[in-house]
Amino acid sequence: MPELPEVETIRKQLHSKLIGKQWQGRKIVNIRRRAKLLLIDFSDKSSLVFHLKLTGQLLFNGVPGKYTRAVFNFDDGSNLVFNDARKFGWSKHIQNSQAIEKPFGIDALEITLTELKAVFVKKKRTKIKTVLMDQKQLAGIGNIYSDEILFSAKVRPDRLAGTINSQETSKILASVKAILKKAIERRGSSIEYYLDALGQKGDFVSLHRIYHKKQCGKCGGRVERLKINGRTAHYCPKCQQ
DNA sequence: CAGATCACCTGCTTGC
DNA sequence: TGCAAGCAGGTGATCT
Repeated sequence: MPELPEVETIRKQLHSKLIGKQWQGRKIVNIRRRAKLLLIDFSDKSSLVFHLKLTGQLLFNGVPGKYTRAVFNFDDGSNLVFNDARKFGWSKHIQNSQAIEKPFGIDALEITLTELKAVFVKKKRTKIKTVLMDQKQLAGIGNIYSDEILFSAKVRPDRLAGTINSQETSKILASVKAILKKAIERRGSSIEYYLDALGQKGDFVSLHRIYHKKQCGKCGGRVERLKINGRTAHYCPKCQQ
């Protein structure tokens, strides 16, 4: 599930709830996101790190259930429940988060036009959807948002990055920022499992225009599917070139 | 080396 | 209805 907007939503909510609480004698001083990782930083410089993969949930004051993998209890009686139906997600407590944060590229919300152009040059022989989802190049975008971004920018997902011209690169960059920001405002996309840290579904699915759609959100034409890098890409052959 | 494919695990949907 | 196959928000290992 969670891509950048979902993890960012959880980060913001946990930031407002957890700062100052104690866990195993350590005080929580910050809640951060790096790519799709969520990091809880403690006063002793250690960090509790989560990756929610496809079906992970992090619930503040949640009630443990069938899919609960871990419960973190705080000094004041509150908790954080980690659920994950498919068990792909993980959490670990580490002494220094530097190494775990290192492999990722520039955050998709922060990347500049110059930096995005450089990524497309470096990965010119790779399909554009794969490049957008490559966490080492730019961090945070997954299958849902890459489809929505490329639809908004009117670019077919199977184009090679090297064929994307300057004007299209600018449109892709604008779409990255606009769609991710809008999705954060709507607290992410709840397809099946995703819930925010307060147990609420995200609203952004109602604004999806191509992902998991049968009809194009612009022209009403039939949405086509392709397998790209093992993932299902959705696109409109009329609106995307 | 880079890009494509498989494997991880479980549950829901689809089609015979 | 029953059951097998297909599909799912991610990513690291293994192939070609």
